[in-house]
Amino acid sequence: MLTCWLISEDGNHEPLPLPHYQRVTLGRGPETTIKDKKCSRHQVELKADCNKGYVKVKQLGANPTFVDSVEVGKGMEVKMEPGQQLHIVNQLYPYTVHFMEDLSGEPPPAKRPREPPSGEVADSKGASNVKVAKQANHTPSSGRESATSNNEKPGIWSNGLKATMQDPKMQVYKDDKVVVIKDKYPKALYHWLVLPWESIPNMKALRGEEHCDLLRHMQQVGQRMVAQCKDTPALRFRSGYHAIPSMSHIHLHVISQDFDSPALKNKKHWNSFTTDYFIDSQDVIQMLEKTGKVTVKDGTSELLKLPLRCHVCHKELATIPSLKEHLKTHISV
DNA sequence: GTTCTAGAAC
DNA sequence: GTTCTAGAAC
Repeated sequence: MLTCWLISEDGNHEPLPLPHYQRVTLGRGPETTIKDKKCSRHQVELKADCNKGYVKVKQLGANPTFVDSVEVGKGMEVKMEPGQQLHIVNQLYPYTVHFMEDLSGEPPPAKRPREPPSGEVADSKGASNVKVAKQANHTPSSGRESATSNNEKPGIWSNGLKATMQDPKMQVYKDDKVVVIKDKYPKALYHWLVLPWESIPNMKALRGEEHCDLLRHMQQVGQRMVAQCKDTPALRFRSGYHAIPSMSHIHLHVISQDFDSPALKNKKHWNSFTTDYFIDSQDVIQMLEKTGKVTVKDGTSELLKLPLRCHVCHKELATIPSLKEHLKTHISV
């Protein structure tokens, strides 16, 4: 898939990544270097569609944002394609969008307003664009000041999924709306995560029909992962959400019910998949359909402290090792 | 989310 | 003595 970059035509700063389907809010602030009071801190919201090759521009601020000569209008959205020019506010701060093959996560060259004084340390290799073999987790959004408005600091562990889902090496399926990755610490023989490209922090942020469709699609993609699994005939699967997830960015767990995994180590792990802490995808969708939102019952976090109980026969076991021994008795060969 | 480890449980 | 958990730190 292509990567989208927002380029300052004034050369005021390095190109900013616009990750596929993620809403990026920009305005007056350090990312743009705009200090103009006419520009709101949340002046525009940009959402790139890297498959269709355009960016939707929504004007959030009161003063006008333009795509070419078209005024967007507060609360309104206008499609912007490569070649068109975005003026963040009035006729100022021109930007263009570029879609390019994601080679190494490096941004395209920034526009230079003028040549730097002299004695610039030139690339000794001249024109040849040598790509140093860098290691894995360099994604478009990492290592650089994020342009997003929320607390999406890449360094924080709870934001790890945001980086992992962007890494092509981790992706086992992707389409317009979602990406599937293998859980980094699988708690069973098969353990996938289905994540929407759109940044939805958690279930509390789910609203209405748009998200309903998205969740139905996520479940469908999960079912497809199960269907293509060679061990599906022998295994049972569940797909659902943790009531109170540790990792930010909403994710659907699709997990086989063998729970045969060295990464399953403690009571919290066990209870998060075998008590009502784990909410079936269909139940979440149903709640969203009926009430327009998703709520979690009080006391749900206490479920993680319940005694260890076999999810098949409900026998109580004292320790994790004894539980693991017990689970072997349920393996059907 | 994981890792590390003190000290409880055995 | 060893096994295992649970809480702090990241």
